[in-house]
Amino acid sequence: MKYNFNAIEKKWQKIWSERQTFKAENNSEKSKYYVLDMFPYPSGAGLHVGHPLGYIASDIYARYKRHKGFNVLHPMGYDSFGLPAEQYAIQTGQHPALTTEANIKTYRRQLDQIGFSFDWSREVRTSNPEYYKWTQWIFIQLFESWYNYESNKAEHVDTLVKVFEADGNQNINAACDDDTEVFSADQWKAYSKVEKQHILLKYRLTYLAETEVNWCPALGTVLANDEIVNGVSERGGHPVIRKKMTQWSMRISAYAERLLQGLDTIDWTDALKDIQRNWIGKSVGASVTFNVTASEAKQSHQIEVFTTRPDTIFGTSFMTLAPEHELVSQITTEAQKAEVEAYIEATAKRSERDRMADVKTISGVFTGAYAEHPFTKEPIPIWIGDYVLASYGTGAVMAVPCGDQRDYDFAKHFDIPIPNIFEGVDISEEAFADKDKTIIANSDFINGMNYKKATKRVIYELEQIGQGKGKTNYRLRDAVFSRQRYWGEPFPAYYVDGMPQMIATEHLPLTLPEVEKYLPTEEGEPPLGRATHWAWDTDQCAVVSNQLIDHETVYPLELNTMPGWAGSSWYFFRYMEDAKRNEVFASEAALNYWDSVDLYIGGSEHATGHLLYSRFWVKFLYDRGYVSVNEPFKKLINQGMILGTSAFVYRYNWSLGIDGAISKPPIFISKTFLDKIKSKDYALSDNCEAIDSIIGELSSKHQAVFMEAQIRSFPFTAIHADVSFINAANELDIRKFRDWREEFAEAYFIDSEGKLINEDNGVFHVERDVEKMSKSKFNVVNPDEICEQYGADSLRLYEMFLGPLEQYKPWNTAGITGVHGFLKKLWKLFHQGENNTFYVDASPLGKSEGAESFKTLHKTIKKVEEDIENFSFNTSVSTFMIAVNELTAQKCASKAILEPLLILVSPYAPHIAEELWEQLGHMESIATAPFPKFEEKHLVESSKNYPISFNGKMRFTLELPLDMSKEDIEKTVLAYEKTQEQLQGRTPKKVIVVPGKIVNIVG
RNA sequence: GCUGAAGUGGUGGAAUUGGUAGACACGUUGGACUUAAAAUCCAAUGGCCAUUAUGGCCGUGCGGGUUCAAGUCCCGCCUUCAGUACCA
Repeated sequence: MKYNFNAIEKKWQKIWSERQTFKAENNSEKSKYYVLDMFPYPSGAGLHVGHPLGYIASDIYARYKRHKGFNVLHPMGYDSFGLPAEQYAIQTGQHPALTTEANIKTYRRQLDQIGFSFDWSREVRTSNPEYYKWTQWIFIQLFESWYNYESNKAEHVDTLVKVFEADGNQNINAACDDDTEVFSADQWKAYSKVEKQHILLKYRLTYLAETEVNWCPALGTVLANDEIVNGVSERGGHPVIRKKMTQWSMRISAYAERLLQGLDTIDWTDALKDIQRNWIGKSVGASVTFNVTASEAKQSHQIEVFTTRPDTIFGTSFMTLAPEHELVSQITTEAQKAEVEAYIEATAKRSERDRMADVKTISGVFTGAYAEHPFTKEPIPIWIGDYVLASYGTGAVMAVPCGDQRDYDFAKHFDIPIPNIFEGVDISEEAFADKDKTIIANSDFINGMNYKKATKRVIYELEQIGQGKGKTNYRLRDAVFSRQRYWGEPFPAYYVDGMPQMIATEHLPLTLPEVEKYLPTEEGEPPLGRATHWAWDTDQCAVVSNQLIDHETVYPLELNTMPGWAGSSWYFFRYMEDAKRNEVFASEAALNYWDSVDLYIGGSEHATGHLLYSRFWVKFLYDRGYVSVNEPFKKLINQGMILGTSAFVYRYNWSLGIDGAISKPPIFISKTFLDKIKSKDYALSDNCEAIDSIIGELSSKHQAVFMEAQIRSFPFTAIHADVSFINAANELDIRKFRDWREEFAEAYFIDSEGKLINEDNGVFHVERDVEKMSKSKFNVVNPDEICEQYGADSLRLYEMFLGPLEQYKPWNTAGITGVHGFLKKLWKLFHQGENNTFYVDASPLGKSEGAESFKTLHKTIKKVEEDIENFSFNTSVSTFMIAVNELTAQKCASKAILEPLLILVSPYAPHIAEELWEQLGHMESIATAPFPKFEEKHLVESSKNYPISFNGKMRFTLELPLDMSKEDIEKTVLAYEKTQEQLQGRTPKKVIVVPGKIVNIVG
């Protein structure tokens, strides 16, 4: 019988599906274990071999846990709202729901063929109304909550209103907008309904506010900070500008401290925790209030700054405000007005990207105003400068040039004094910022103190004069939550007198209406502004034409939709529910039973997005009593990326020429030859036959272009060639390449010798380089083909065999023959003799052979179990290979050995394991067969092949009994002839004997 | 700049608490089988030197150190990758 992997894999995938082998039970005697993958966005490109890496790892762990007797929840679903489907819809008119549905079908087929043990009965899709009903519901709960720093948790706004009624907001310690005014209980009671709502909005955990947002004109939407990478949008790489807009935001900043503290309670890698810690960016210091003195303004002003170095306050020689700071216009003197306004305008024009790219240029303007130093009462000039960010702290700094390099550079540039307040430090060249070595001088009451003492004292003194206090600042900003897009969750909100109101929860879900086009309206409203009919109508009210009609009164609806991370922030709870109840997002029993995710595997690119937002929502749901866990993911592993090996060809860059209008045949040049001519030991004009002949063939106009450009430089640029045109020797299939794109049909190819070649004569070598696997780089490898050619088990094994799970590693399909060969050898262990008939002996083996085989088995059990527990899957694949090689050499055919071996292999290569398991006579799936127990007795050795080293260098080995005493080992080794040979008559100074390990002779 | 991770053969990568560096594969070379190819099997494979064989020297990014013994520990660098970017 042959190892027919295609048939075997199909057979078992069908059986698993029919028998629901991997369905998790919500009521079970067994202990629970929850293994989760980050659910995919179903893109049109389908899966490439990089995608399943994490899924394979989690699947191995899930299967292992089943063998270990756990009731395992291992679900899968789709993050099915998102930009690409909508961009596609804009281009083609195809409804995103249809494209998404089609993409999901492809994903499902591709996932199924790899043989994952998912419980598909629990599948979720974030774009399904019965799912996003609960996303909307959570949004409403957030809207109806505020954060109480006193109890340190979120509470219903009713409790806030009670406080306002009793005491106003003067003594409350709550998370709120910076510009919240102070009022008394009487004032509160006097406010109108709308005014009250306006104030409450400043406290809600999701709120509407005019803020500076990242606007992406190309996508026509705002983006959150984590959706911007290097100043451009994460999706599509479009430029992003700052813009003031009224948007929904999430008050995640209220949770900054708890998100930070919570990291200590979870088992994530330090690398990932550090990314989140940096993103939260806690800094401890003080807020200090400076009074503006010499201003021409009639009313008096105060400038609040945040500093982490209150101890350096006596070194303040100027202040700097962000150009956008609200006080700038009020304090600027007449004389400076023109200059200041010009500067503000110039700064506003610069894009975020320019400002980022250009850190070195120092710019700023003096406002003409002065502030008074809180202690010395000296006047301090107030400047504006774009090195101060409006969005961090208070948008203003007290500049201490001797202690901060940026202030130092600014002071030097504008000739502002740099007073030295450090003892024994030279600041003539640069600022001194080392806290630990700081001794304060020239600073009145803190002279001679260190950083810690001085800081404490300054804060105390500031409090005494009412001009400051200790303060902690976080870099974490509130997250913008609205998107001006179609394909997302509609907000369950409408407006009354301009104030947002939530739709009653019994009317949820508010389903996404149909629109004609997926573009903004002519009035600039989001696409939902085009909707004429919304799906639900009830007795009390109806939604028609962008409006909610309630008892004859008409109210406008919210037309933005939620961002991609809304649905992914809580999906792990929905999986817990086996019955998909409509009345709860997950039943209490399910939530209590499954608790939280025990193992979460996914990419580290979600560190500051999904992984932070999920933690935030879970903490919120916990505060409000909807879930009983504080953190969603107990243990998290980031799988590394599988990289593709791209192929590059170098194309002559015609666009550098003078004429772009005429079509010109592309010229491709071998990298070797290009390097040759670049290195100048090859004079192009003299020797290059190929280029001469190309020029000969070109029209005179083209000739001129080519020659002209040559003179300037060698304008060849690397472009990607599809890796399917490249053979193992890195040679390009020229014919396929020409057929690939119309513009390449007439292309010229110059080989490494500088000769002109075509598909019939000569070879053209491509350059190869490893980069991210992506369709746009033409380096993707499709798992379908791998499964077809080698089988899913080979794919699974090979992905694991490539290297440590968390590491980035290049894909090379050629290597898969190694693991495929292993599976064939495993098959052969069961099918022996001339006809490869199934042959496993149930009777005991001969004595010596049996002992050897038991040793092989048990050393494999030990290693594989340790490996899985440590997520070191690559080393267990090696271990399997060693085991099968050994058992083959031992001619092992014993059921007592081979049966447990199958269970070990089963998590990795489940199809072949099931098939052989069945052939051994089992009627039940191998999936829940108990994991073999390791028994030390099989590994007990009586002797050890000792490495004998001289001065630390191993020279030979010597077999000695393990129970031999130290002294006897020394004696035996010294008496050994090879030892004497090595010593050549010298007497060893010292002999180190480590029993069971090594002997080292020092001489 | 700051934070984190990592540097081992031609390649992917192994190596318990410091104890035989290069497991297991890929690739390459040679051989067997075959009309041939594929498949399969066998052998060799870190570098250098020497050889009939035995053998010797050098080797885990670089420079130091600790130790009987260092890929592993300590100090100082270099390089690559990732995150962050005027965070006061």
